[in-house]
Amino acid sequence: MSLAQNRGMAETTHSSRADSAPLAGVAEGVAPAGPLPAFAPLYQQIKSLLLRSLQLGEWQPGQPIPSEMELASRYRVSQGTVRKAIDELAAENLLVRRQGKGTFVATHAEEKTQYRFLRLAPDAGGPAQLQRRLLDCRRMRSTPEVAAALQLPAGEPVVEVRRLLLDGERPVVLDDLWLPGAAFKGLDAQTLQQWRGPLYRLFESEYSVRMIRAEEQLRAVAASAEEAALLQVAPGAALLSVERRSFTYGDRPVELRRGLYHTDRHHYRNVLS
Amino acid sequence: MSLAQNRGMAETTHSSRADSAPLAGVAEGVAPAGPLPAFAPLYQQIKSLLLRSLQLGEWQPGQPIPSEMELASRYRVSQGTVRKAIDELAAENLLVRRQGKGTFVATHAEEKTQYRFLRLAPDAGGPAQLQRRLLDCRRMRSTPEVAAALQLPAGEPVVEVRRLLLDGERPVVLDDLWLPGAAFKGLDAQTLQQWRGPLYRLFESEYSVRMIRAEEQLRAVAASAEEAALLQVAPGAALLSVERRSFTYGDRPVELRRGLYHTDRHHYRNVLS
DNA sequence: ACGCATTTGTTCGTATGTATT
DNA sequence: TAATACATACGAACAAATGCG
Repeated sequence: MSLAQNRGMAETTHSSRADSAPLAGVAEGVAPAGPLPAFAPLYQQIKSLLLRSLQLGEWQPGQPIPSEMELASRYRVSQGTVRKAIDELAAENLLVRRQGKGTFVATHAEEKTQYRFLRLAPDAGGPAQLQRRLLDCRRMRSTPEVAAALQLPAGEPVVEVRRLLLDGERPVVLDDLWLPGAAFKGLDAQTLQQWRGPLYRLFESEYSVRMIRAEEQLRAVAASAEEAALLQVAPGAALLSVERRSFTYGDRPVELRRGLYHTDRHHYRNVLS
Repeated sequence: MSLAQNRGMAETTHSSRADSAPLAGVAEGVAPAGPLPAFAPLYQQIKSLLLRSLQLGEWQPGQPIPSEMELASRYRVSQGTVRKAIDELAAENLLVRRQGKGTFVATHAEEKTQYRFLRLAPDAGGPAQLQRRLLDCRRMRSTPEVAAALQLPAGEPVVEVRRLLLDGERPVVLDDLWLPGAAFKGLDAQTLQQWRGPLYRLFESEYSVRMIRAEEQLRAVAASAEEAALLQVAPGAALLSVERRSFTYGDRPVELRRGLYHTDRHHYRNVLS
C-alpha cells in the first residue's frame, strides 16, 4: 500500500487528487475517537469514518446519512469510493440503501428488520407471533459470570429481566437477560410492561443502545423444576438453551441473554452458507 | 431497465457496444440450461451465465475461472461489470478471489473452508478436532420423509449412513444421513471407511456433487436407549438435534442429515448479524 | 536477485438509468 | 415536470500480489 493512498481526510482540507499528491498518514494526528487505520485502502478509511459517525450518534437510527455525493466532497474522494464503503456497511446491516431516497441508519423499528435476531419458528404455519409476559425485573450487583460476559467490573450494577414468550396459551421461551445498569438508567418493570414491540427497539429509542451483532451458544439441557413449571413441561424435559451476547459499535457487549426454548412445536432455524 | 441492456451474450456474437445497439432478449432462444432472466441488470445476467458454467461443471472446484479481462471480452461487457458479478458469487462463497493469481471455484478440499458447515465447538480449548467412526452404511428405498426432504419420488433408492464423531474417547455427535442413490453410485462402507477428510470433499471429488448451502432446524430432544448407548449418556438425557438439508446449484437438495449433539462439553456456535 | 507479465484490488471520472419526492 | 439520490455501466490508470524467466 503506497503512501499516496493514505492522506488525512475530513479533518484536513486540501485539494489534491488521490493519485497526484502523496501525503503521508495525516489522519493519525487528528483522529479524536481512536486512531484510524494508518495504512489501508481509501474506502476502508472512509468506512472507518462513517463507522465513527455512527458510533458517536451523529446520524440517528432510521435517519438518512448525507448523500454519496456530499460525503464524497466532504472527504474529498470520488463518489465510487464512498459507495464502496457504504456497500460494506450495508452488507453488515448497519446501513440500508433505498434507491431514490437515500442511505439510512439501520433500525430495529421497522417491520422488516424487527425480529431479525429471533430464529425461533413454528414447525407448522407462518412466522412466529409471540406474546410477552414479564415475570421479573430487578436491579442487582452483577455476578462474576455476568460481569465477565458484559465486560464490567465484578459487582457492577446490572438489570436482570425474566420473561416468557407464548404462542397463544403455550409458553415457548423463557428468557433471562442482563443489561449494564449504567447504560439503562431508569429501566424498570413498568417500562417493560408498557412497552409494545421488540426489546431492541426499546433499547435503541429510549437508551440509545443499538444492537448490531450477536453471538450465540446453543445447548440441550434438562429443565429444572422451576423452569419446567414456567414452561409447562415435565421436570427434566429437554430444552434448547440459547446463550446470547449482543454487541453494539466497537464490539462492546451490551446484553447477556439466556433463552430456554421449548422445541416440541417450534424449532431454531439456521442457514449455513 | 432499457432494452439496450438485455442482449444475448455468450451465444451470440456481435460487436455492438452495450449502450449503442439495442437488441431485445436474444438469450432466451438459445439458452440450453433454463431461460436466463430476460430483463435484469447486465451484471446479473453475467452472474447467471457464470452460475450456469459452474453448474455445468465447465470449471472444476479448486480450478481458476478465466480472468476478468477474458470474461469481459467473451461476454462483450466491461471488466467492471464482470467484476460486480464475480463479487456477488464470491460473497456467496461460490468463488474465491486471490489477488495476483485469479478467481477460483470454491472447494471443500482446503484447510480454511474444510469444516465451514460444522458449528460444533468445544466449551474450552481451540477448534474441534474430531475422529470419525463409521457405524453403518446401507442402500435402501427411501421412506416418505426422506424422499420428501430430498425431493425424490417415494421409494427411490437412497444411501443411509450412520457414524459417530468423537473428541478423543468421548462420543460427541451421532450422525444419520441420507443421500440420493442415483447421484452416489458406488458409495459404500468401504469407500467411507477409507476416506480421510470431510464428507463434502468426498462428495465433491468422487461424485461431482458440490454442497453450496444448507438449512438447519435445531431442537432439544431426549436420548433414546440406542442413541444414549452410542453417545455414552443416560437414556432420556437432553441432546441437541440438528436436522440439516444441504443444497447444490439450483437449490437441489442433495443430503439430509440428522445429528445428535452431546452438548455437555461442546456447544453449537452461531453468529447473528 | 531482479525484472517482467499477469491478475486482482483500488481509485478516479463520466454518463445514463431508475426510483422517489 | 424537475430535482435528487442511488444503481448500473463504461473506461482508464495505478497498486499489490504472484509466478516465471
